[in-house]
Amino acid sequence: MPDTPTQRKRRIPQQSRSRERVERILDTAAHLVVRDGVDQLSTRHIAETARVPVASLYQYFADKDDILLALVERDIEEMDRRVAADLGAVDRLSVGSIVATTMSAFVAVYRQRPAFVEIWLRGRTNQAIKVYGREHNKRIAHELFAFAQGLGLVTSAGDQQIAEIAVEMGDRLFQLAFESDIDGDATVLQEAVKVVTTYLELYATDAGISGVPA
Amino acid sequence: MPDTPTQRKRRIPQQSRSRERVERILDTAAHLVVRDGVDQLSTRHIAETARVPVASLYQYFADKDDILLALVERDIEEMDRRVAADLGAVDRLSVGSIVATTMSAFVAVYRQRPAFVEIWLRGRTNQAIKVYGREHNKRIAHELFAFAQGLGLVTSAGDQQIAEIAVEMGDRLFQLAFESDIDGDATVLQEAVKVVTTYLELYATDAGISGVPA
Amino acid sequence: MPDTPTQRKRRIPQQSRSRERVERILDTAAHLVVRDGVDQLSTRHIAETARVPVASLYQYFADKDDILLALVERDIEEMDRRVAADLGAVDRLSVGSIVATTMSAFVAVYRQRPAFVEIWLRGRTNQAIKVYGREHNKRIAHELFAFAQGLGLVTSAGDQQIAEIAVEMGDRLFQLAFESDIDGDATVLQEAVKVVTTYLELYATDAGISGVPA
Amino acid sequence: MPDTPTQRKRRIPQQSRSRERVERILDTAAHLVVRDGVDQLSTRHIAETARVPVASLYQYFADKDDILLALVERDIEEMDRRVAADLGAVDRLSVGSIVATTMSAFVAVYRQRPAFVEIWLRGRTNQAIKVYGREHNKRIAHELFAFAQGLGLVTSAGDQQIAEIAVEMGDRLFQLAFESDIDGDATVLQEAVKVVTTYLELYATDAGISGVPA
DNA sequence: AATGAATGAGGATTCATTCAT
DNA sequence: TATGAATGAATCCTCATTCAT
Repeated sequence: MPDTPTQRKRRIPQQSRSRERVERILDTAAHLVVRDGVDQLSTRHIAETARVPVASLYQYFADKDDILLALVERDIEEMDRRVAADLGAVDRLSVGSIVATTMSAFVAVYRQRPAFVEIWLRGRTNQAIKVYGREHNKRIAHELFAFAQGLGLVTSAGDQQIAEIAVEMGDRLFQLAFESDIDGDATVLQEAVKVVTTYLELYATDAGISGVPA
Repeated sequence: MPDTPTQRKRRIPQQSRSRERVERILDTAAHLVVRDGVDQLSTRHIAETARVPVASLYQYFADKDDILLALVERDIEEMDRRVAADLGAVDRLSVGSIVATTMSAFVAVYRQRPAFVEIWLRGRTNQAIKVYGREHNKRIAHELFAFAQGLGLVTSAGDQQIAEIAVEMGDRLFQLAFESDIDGDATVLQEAVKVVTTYLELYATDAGISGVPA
Repeated sequence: MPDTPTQRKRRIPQQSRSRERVERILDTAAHLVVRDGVDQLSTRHIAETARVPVASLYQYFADKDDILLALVERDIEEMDRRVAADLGAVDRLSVGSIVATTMSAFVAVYRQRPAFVEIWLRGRTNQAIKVYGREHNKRIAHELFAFAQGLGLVTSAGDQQIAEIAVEMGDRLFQLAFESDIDGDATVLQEAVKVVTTYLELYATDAGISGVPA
Repeated sequence: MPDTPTQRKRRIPQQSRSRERVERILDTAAHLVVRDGVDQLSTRHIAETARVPVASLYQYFADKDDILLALVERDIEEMDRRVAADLGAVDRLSVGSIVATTMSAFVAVYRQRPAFVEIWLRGRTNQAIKVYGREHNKRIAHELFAFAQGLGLVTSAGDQQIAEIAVEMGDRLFQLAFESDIDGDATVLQEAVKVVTTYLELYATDAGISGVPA
């Protein structure tokens, strides 16, 4: 990994006129990523397809990676919102129900957004995306861990890193499930939930196993 | 998976004189992969660094992928041998001991061969390697499953696909462990064994849990 | 003919600044074609000779063929204009005078443009040029046939394909005449007119033979 | 045409063992030419397909062109034999019957030997073949002209060059006819005979028109 | 006579990015 | 802010031929 950590430098467009263009660029990029894969994505392709001059891309985005990143951010936010919402609707909170709910929220978003699957699960080649992904996984882990701990579901043996491993594990299993099936291989998804649950229950209190009312 | 399965067509050099050159090319490629990553590997880089004309690369290898593949094959074979040897030395065979032994054999080889880590765990961007990797994982899964089943360690609920998922899971967890630590993050590795074991024990007989004499 | 018909995709430069460069590129290409033949023409040669980066060629032309095609188009247009003009100046229109006028218009342009001879008559190896040539021949045939038919010079036995054959025949005879003589072998040219005329008169009405006032 | 006229330097194999190999090489080359076209023919392809080391090709042939030439020579000889035979079988010799007989002998051979069509009619790119072709056409013209003149079929206006033009004309029309139809476009072939005959009859005596007993 | 090995030269095309306007 | 134009650097791969053995 010879690259120095990418320093973000995106110029955020202020004008409302540009907003439309930015959206069109992102939509186009998403479309192309789904059609051709991340590796085939090029600035020229995006520009031509979006009917925007190549040079203009650099008005709105620092570089090519930045476009991918913007794309990912859109979907990540949606995913986080959905997880929060779905967890809020759970009756009985246990390690099992938290895992199941969270993971199925992820799956729902993946199924809804093929471009996200392509970039996030299949094409995480890009350094910037990789870093972003790692950070996001950490944040998710942190939040869920704090949440579960607050409810007394976790034993003293459980710690932050266990949570991170669980999240990363889920992430990798999603990659596996969606690798060649755009809706995610059903068996793999099912087993994924099982394995993450079984693993985390090693660090669960009795309450963590049986659950507490929400 | 739109690509037709790559048909191998490597021309294997017979003469001992060329053997040296082939080795030099492979060593160079390994070096470059470690230094710059798989994606940065180019025929030109290899040729220049190995002080060999680009055209000569094509004497020994069908194409660029073939070089990577050759690199991987060297190490995969070593890994498979090591797994077989280590399993042969186990006293008491259980799902747990099989998993632990196999995984630590993998880790031992990874630690010994940084280029392999780079290509196999970090650089599985390359289509050819991906395909090769998937096939290898399947083969490993098949063999270990047959082995465990033969010993009566597996219940009727366990099947081939469960084994494949477990292997893929281990594979992904190795990717995670070695992602930013060339020796593999210790905690992650430890938890990886735990999680795979815990998962597979869901499909283990009593003998699978307690073990049988080798 | 396994190739799908080439879809043109030339990017036409708008600015006057680039006009000069495009002209220089085309002139260079013409020069090289005359000096080395069509088969020896390479993007690198053109770029180096025109002192233009190779990448810039692709600003103005879709690919190598496109350069050749552009070269040819310049001259084809000139040729077509000349044919029209010369035919317009003929007093008495007969199969013979139409053939003679048309063919000598062609010859005049060939003599003026050695690069055209090289590409069009000698270098019709190139698939793109071949296709373009065939289409042009068809168009010429179609127009001249309609013209002659409108004047009542053609019997009912004459049809489109006869005209096409005649044009192709003339074309091949030009190839022959200019094969090793940049001005066209005089005897061959003379006989070419004779042979095409004699052939077409097989399908001529009396008026076609004796002619009608223009 | 920058190349200096190719100096022949073929090494003719003496051993009978080599004969077989030479034949196999030629047959392979013919096969490949038909399948892929002249431009795609490469020494490596030939060698691999014929299961002969590339270097060995240079035992039997001076260079790549030489292979093509050898291929052509085989078929040219056959063609010449056939023309002679067919002309010998004609009852009444006239310009018309000579042209018709000769041309249909050519067509018969072309139809029998697709590789010949590919090289000779479609792929006459190669300088060596071009030169060889021109010489062959001249020889044919010379022989047929002498033949017809000896029979008193030709007026004093007819000369050697007329004959050459007629042959070349026929040659080009064959190219046209076989360009996209491996059996030769029927109409074009028919018209080709007509046009060559009509042309040559311009230089025929009365006997040349009506014919003389063989 | 036969050949495994080696290679210099060249092929077309793509790409992300910059900059003068 | 917007963009047409420009480009250095790079990509993988093929080919005809030679030569030491």
